[in-house]
Amino acid sequence: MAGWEDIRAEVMARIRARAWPPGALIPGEEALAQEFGVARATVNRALSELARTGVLERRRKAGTRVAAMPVRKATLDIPVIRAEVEARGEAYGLRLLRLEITRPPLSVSARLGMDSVQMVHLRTLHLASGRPFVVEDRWLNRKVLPDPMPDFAEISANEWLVAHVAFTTGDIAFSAEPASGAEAEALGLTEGTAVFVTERCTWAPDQPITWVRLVHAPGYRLSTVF
Amino acid sequence: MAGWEDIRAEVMARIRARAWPPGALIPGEEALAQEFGVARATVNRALSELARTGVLERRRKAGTRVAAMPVRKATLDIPVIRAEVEARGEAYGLRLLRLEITRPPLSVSARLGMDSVQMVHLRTLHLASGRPFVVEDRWLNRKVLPDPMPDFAEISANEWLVAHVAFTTGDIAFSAEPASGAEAEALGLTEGTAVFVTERCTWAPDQPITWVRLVHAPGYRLSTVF
DNA sequence: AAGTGGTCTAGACCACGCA
DNA sequence: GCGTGGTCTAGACCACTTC
Repeated sequence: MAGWEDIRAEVMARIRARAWPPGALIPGEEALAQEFGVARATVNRALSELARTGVLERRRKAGTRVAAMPVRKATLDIPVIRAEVEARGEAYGLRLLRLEITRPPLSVSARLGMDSVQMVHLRTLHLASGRPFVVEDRWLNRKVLPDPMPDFAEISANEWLVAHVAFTTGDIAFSAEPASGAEAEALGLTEGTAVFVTERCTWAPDQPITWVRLVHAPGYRLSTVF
Repeated sequence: MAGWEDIRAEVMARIRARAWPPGALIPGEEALAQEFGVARATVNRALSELARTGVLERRRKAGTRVAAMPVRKATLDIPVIRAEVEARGEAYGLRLLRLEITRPPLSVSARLGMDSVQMVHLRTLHLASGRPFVVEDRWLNRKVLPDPMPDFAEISANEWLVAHVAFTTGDIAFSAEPASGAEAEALGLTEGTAVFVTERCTWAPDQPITWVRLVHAPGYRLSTVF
């Protein structure tokens, strides 16, 4: 009884054994289906999964090749900060440091495509068991917020957004930087300490939603399997 | 003509419109297939994709729910360093700083499950247009290497491995750290500069392959979309 | 026990992208 | 043009999980 996971395993085994070396063209779906005694759809499922993880490269008409210079893919989870803290078994806390309505710096407005418009600016400190965990700098499109605004001292903007604006697209970037004066002060560090920074930009289909910069306390690691 | 992507779009639209609010149970596959006039397999494909990206949560018997506290997923590419440099339009260079056979520190041997065994230790500097790009510290299982060893002054260990050992599993972690003395020297920085660090551990099905730490020059950003 | 999603089949048509 | 992978169908059986 061969399922698609068995087919995938067998294909992987042949690649590892170099029966199908890097760059090689492997047999078509029809041929493999016959060889393994399964339907073509089952082979397709197995090969599609391997293509998604970067092991194979598939193109119509050209066929399926073993990736010569594989770009492996890993999946990252992007949780809400409260969930991340609670998953570590720590108590989550939130402190709103600043709330203002003003024009964002050019770096933010250009990135979101919102020129010369006032936005909501939040600075929030997230705590894990009372200790600083992340300091968040966020710019929000006022059009996505109700009037009056949610109480961001009670619920983080992140959490409010996923519950009320729901399901956006965006991009995310990670870097290492020296902590600025304000960031260091919020996290209780000395200025210039190496900190892990996450920057996210999100859009609804019709309008920009938010730009956010998260500065993590030292020791933070982002990890996953592949 | 409704394909699975159309179904996915329609489901997303209903979630955004809050016809199906966060946490809600949505109709079963059979019901949706009838409503949209497609086969159940088509609905299944659409809902499965949404579950893979964290928008829906599916369990047999329990049904399909809109994620209440969504953990969005992003896919990261893990390219070979040479490809990464060349993708930026820069010339790739490689300098082998050190090659020795010795026992790894406990942090590495424990991580790989290779107690008290000698491993190959490499320190390599990767260059982009002649400038330091990444300094790499790598421990290799000797059993995966041929005798004599490949010339790691000519081909990076990473590149040799993907071409000859091929398709492993592993884990990857990112962090921000102050550059150590040796790392700073290799990259031409002052000690303590904030650097972006990648640590990877990889295994073949039967044995450990390698542990590697990549210290990136300042300004490095890891980014993706979601 | 029963309902739900997960998978498989056999067949079909289609879209893409090489030649 | 034409071969390959991508998708769809209608039906079936199965696995998991809640009841």
